[in-house]
Amino acid sequence: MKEAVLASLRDTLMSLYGYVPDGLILSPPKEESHGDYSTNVAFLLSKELKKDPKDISRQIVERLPKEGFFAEAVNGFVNFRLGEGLIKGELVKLIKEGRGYFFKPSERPMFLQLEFVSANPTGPLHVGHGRGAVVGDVLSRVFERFGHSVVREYYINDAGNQIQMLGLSVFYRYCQLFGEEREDIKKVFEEEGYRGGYVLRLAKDFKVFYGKRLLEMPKEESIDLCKEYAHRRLLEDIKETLEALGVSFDTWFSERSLYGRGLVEEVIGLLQERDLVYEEGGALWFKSTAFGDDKDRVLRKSDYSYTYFASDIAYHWEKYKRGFEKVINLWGADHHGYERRLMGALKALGVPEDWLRVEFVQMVRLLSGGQEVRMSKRTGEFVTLQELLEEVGTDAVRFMFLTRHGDTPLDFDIDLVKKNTSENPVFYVQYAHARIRGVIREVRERYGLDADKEDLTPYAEALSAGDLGLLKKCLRLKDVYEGVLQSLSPHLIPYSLLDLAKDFHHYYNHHRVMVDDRSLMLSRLALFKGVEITLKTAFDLLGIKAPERM
RNA sequence: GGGUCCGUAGCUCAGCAGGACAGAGCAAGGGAUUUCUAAUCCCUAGGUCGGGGGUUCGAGUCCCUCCGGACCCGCCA
Repeated sequence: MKEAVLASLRDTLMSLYGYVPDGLILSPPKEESHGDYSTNVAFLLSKELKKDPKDISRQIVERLPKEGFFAEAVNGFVNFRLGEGLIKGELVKLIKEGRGYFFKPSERPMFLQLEFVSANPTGPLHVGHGRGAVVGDVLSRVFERFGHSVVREYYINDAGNQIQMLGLSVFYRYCQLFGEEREDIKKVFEEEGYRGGYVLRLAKDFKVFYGKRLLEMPKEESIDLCKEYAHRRLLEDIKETLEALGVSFDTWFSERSLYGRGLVEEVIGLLQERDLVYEEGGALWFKSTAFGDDKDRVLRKSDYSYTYFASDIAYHWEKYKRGFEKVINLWGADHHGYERRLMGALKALGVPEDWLRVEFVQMVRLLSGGQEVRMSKRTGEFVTLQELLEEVGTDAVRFMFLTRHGDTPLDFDIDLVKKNTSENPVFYVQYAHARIRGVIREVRERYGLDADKEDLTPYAEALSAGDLGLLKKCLRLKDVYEGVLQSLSPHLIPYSLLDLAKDFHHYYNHHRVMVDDRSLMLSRLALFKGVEITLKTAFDLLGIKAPERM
């Protein structure tokens, strides 16, 4: 539809001026009375041609072959209005092709990876992780619809200090269960340990499995045992929560495996060859300042253990070697300072600059009763993602997480989402679908006509001009999905959906499907079918249910 | 001190790579119910787009600066 207009615009420009200027935009104008699409091309050309944009736009309009659409020159803009025939033809295509209507397979399908969530298995997922999970999941789905091949990966930080601290915390609690205050680890526990209730539960598991035996073993061994069990167990919990959220991963990549395969040493060796590494104060440093970082960063600590940074370089080097054409990382906003040094290291290794793209997901503030619910892993006082899911349901959580651009903080009002009223956008949107299904059920009962099986496409022709506004809202989703892919902004989907639902509810209140005029009824049924397909397609993408009734 | 994001209607926010008179939801006020589900719809009111400068034919959008807010800046991960 848009392509047809764009193509004939390009042809016209070629024949008039011999080229198509850069920055040509063909987009729906804000103001609907200006038509379906509008272009700025006359303004662009006026500079080069040194002519009044109004004259240029008139010249273009004169020359345009207006097949199926109308064009008009207003104030230097060229406005296009799609002909009724063209729009009705799109409804026919939409009904015939179903979901596929919205996604033109990419001419260059990519093999890409999305890495997201990747929360340390040192505690339950919190609400912010959930947001990253949903954004990553929906982005993956959009890429897949367009024919790309996506690997969803979760990076497990199972090496290093945090996991160690988890083991220590569990062991400390375990000892307490036997009435022993371990003075030797008390200080560390109080300063850096994990104190959530889940740590105590894990300790109780140990008491059941091992009895007193851990007390008699060397401390290091006991902590090791705790560490191994605890992080595996927590990872299982994380998987369960993600499943409840409707998010699944293709690969779970272990940080430890990088060491097992010698990749950390390999990558440091490569950086050494490039003379980007030096020793100071017993530690090994990477010259990240050479890549715009504000200070150099440690790769290997003076105790000879490697930093998270070192293994992360190895991790991304491993991804690169796995052959992904593009990698998108979704990170929590607290990592933004980290991007530059990682990018620097990758550049040093000869990885193309646009290979990795990092998108940030900002924090979620939970509100309940107008009060902020604080989240803190250390004190253990927080609402987990699991709890939120149980409280308000998967659909509400997924939808609300997508209503804002990922890189801006989100307020999540628990009370609002629990209300089953129009204030709650999830219900508003789903209700539109339920209403359509209700009509289809009723039509089947009253007229014995099954709109799910009947070919309704011949009746698209009978739609009135007034019906086309709603239809156009459906068709617009096609452009929206392309926009989502381009800007990696899934929040555009809920917005268009709310807009469509609004138009639908309006239509529903002003037009009846079951009327005496049979061809009118069938044409409206065709329109509803189109809206249903559009909603269902979007719901699938967002991972929310398309209810038959509510 | 440095970085990321944000400042648009009373509140929560859209505004896609600059474009035509600044949009939506909620809240407020008024109205619609012999209906295919009122969990809906219609109408009204409400904004010097944080301030200032610049680039441009044109700036909420880009650049600079100032003010205000959130988060971050470890030989943690």
